[in-house]
Amino acid sequence: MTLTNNTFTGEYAYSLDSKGRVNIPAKFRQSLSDDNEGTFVIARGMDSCVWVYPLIQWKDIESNLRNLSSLSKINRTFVRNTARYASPSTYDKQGRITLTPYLIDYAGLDKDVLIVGMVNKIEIWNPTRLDETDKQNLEIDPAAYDELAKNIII
Amino acid sequence: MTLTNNTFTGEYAYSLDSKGRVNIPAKFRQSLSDDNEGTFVIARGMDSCVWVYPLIQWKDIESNLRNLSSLSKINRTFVRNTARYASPSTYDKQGRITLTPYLIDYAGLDKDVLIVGMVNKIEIWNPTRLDETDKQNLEIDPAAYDELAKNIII
DNA sequence: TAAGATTGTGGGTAGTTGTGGGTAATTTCC
DNA sequence: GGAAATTACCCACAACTACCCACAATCTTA
Repeated sequence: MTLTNNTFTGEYAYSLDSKGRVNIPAKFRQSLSDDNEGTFVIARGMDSCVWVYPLIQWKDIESNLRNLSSLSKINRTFVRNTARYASPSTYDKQGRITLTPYLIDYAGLDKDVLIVGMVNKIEIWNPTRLDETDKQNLEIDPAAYDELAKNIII
Repeated sequence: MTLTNNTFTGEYAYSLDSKGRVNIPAKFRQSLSDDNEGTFVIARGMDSCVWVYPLIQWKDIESNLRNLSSLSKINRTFVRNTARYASPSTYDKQGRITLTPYLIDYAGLDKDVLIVGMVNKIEIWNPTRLDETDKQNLEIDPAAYDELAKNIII
């Protein structure tokens, strides 16, 4: 059973091979709608991880970036920081995508990786780093949660 | 796998040879639609880099420039600075374009260059200068940056 | 429970891509 | 008009990437 199209939940312990390939969990691939043509876009996460978008999701981001005029410096910086590390990756017959050396280094990925469903995208973590990040985040300001509560019902 | 036509993402470390030629990454060439006839327009970037546009994208800019009245001084300056250093360049059988001596000098390009996808155009950098520019950009107002991100990343 | 199908992991190979240099054609300058 | 310099086109090699196949572990189904 899968949820809605292009929706990802759950976490999976997979491995990164010597060629920089990681398997996309079968459930995630099944959730990917056909118009993505089996393609994800990998990008630099805002935490110390790799973000993986379904292609059509990324195209949305892309068209927003396209509308930012390069006359403004902040726009140039933003587009550069976003586009620079993004690259499309179609999974192979075995269901794997290839990560770029930069992103493997940025996320500190080793052999064991943790793949996390983030609803509209996927995150790839070094398990140790995710633990550390989790611990730091326990100290989130309760007021911030109250603010969040206004926007979401759980 | 490539993204939408005439869309460029990712970064590539390539080299500039003694004849002033740089390779356009294969992925970028594949993304270039046929009506560009294998031609880019190189121009002076607003940062310390070379901008490379697909021909049809440049034609768009050109027609925008055409609509700027020369009555206004800033318009004259802008049009002059933009048009002055722009020149078309068709890639050869090996996928390389030739840069003009002025632009090589302006961007401080040496043997090692970094090619960056900027969605609707391409940037060619001296890696050292890009690092420096990155550091300077950290001083950009974080609030303004977040505001931008809020409207785009999903 | 057993057989079949699916899924995750590793490695080999052929085709593609990046880089250097050579030669012919074109342009520039005296 | 001819020589020198520049530009455009072509070829060759090395490195890399994408594709393919194989196997083992897991899950599904009868």
